[in-house]
Amino acid sequence: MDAHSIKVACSSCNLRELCLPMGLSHDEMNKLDHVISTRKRIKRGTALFNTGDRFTSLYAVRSGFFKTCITTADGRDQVTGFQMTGEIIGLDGIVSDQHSCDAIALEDAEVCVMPFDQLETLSREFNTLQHHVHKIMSREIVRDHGVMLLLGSMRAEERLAAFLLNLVQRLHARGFSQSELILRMTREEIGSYLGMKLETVSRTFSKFVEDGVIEVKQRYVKILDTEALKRIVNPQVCN
Amino acid sequence: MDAHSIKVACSSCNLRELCLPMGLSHDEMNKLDHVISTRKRIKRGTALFNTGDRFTSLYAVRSGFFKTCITTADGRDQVTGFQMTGEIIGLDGIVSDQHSCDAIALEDAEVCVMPFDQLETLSREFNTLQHHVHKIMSREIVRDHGVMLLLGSMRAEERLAAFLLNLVQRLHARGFSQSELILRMTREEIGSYLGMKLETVSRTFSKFVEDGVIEVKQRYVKILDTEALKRIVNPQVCN
DNA sequence: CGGCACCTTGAAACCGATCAAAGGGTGTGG
DNA sequence: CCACACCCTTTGATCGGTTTCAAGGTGCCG
Repeated sequence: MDAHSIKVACSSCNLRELCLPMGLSHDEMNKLDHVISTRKRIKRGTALFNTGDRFTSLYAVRSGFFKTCITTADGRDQVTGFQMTGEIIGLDGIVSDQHSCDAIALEDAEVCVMPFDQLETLSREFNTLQHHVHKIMSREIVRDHGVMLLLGSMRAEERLAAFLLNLVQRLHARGFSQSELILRMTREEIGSYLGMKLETVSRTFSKFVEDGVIEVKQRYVKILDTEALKRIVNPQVCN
Repeated sequence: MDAHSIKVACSSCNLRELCLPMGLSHDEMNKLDHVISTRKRIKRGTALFNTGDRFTSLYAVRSGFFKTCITTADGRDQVTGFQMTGEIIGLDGIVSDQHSCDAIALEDAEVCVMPFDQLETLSREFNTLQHHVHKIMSREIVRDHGVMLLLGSMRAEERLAAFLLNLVQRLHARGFSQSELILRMTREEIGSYLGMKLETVSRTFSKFVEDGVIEVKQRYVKILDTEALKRIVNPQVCN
């Protein structure tokens, strides 16, 4: 049991510089360890939670890769985000005590379960933690605004370029390559996130390959010319 | 001075059922009164804050109407939201201690200034307030996801119909008509929010008028057939 | 009353969607 | 271990909705 509790401790987690405990003191982190007492495994293709599920906890991605998506009555759906290691899932549930999206694992995954009432209690004790929770929520809001910009005013090539740059930047922060990545999602899921059809996603990939900007082999993508991608996102930087 | 502090008190504000103090006890509201010690007037067309401004406070709209928008290096911009009475502006600033969007008054407005560090301090004292702040942030996230759905997978008519229904619903919650409204923003601003050009917004309004769904005279809009608008948003509800 | 900002409407161009078909990969069961 | 099935992806051709370009109209404010 003691061994087990060490196993799930933030204080001994190699993600602590990326994840919720970022910036907490030793003391604070030990307290946090008691809040985050359980982990949960989610098999590829299954849900961490579904729309309408009662909200109880936030989840920190320990390993694996998720998408969150909302589905309308008439069957359309929209991927609202992709979450990787160290990122927090479930903030949507706070407002109405139930989740307003589905969180689906795109590969076998493990999350740390953080009962939200306990997190609130501890937040009242430590202003560092409190402020950190606020920052995480604010970060999500700012990210969403960026996606709105992308969906509202970018063309297909710009969207995909922005998407790739964002992915690779987040992966790089986790110690992976700046230029190579494996996509964990299908063309259709990318399309849903970016507001385009899977055929358009595929065509745009092909276009980038023709232009020598990237290399693609199925889910593997290699960025050959980062600057070119940046220029695609921001066409007239020099005006 | 005492008279003045009463004037800006949440406890005597007629918006307290809509705004931040919603659900707080008398005692808690009195404490909150000390946090929200100032109001600020913003003239039509001017900014409450701009991108890059240092973040210090959240703002509750006391009167008037705002838009928030982000602008890219190459001059494109995206309206990320419209805020009316009782709604909170400034959550974007928490994550990086500076604002990541502009907040512009679309008519002469007044806001209550809530220094965020004081709000955090008080939040640590009252879990009702703490949870309420979390809900406000979560609500913004859920709203943003809805906009992503709209931008990512709806056609022009659906977007505008959803927009009108949303506006009128929020106005109704504030005691205004369920069927009539005055738009505080231009066609271009509507278009920016909905990811379409101002001409398309105008054409879509005209289409709705032709179909007898609404009546439009400049900024004045009267909804003649709410059900029809709902059907436009959700085309095949009966399948 | 004149200027200006905003709005409407038309015609043509274009981008991405749709429809269609065929070509890989991968995983499971024989 | 191989084969088949299924899913994912690519590519082509056509279609359609939105944008773009353009011109004219309306209302408001100084």
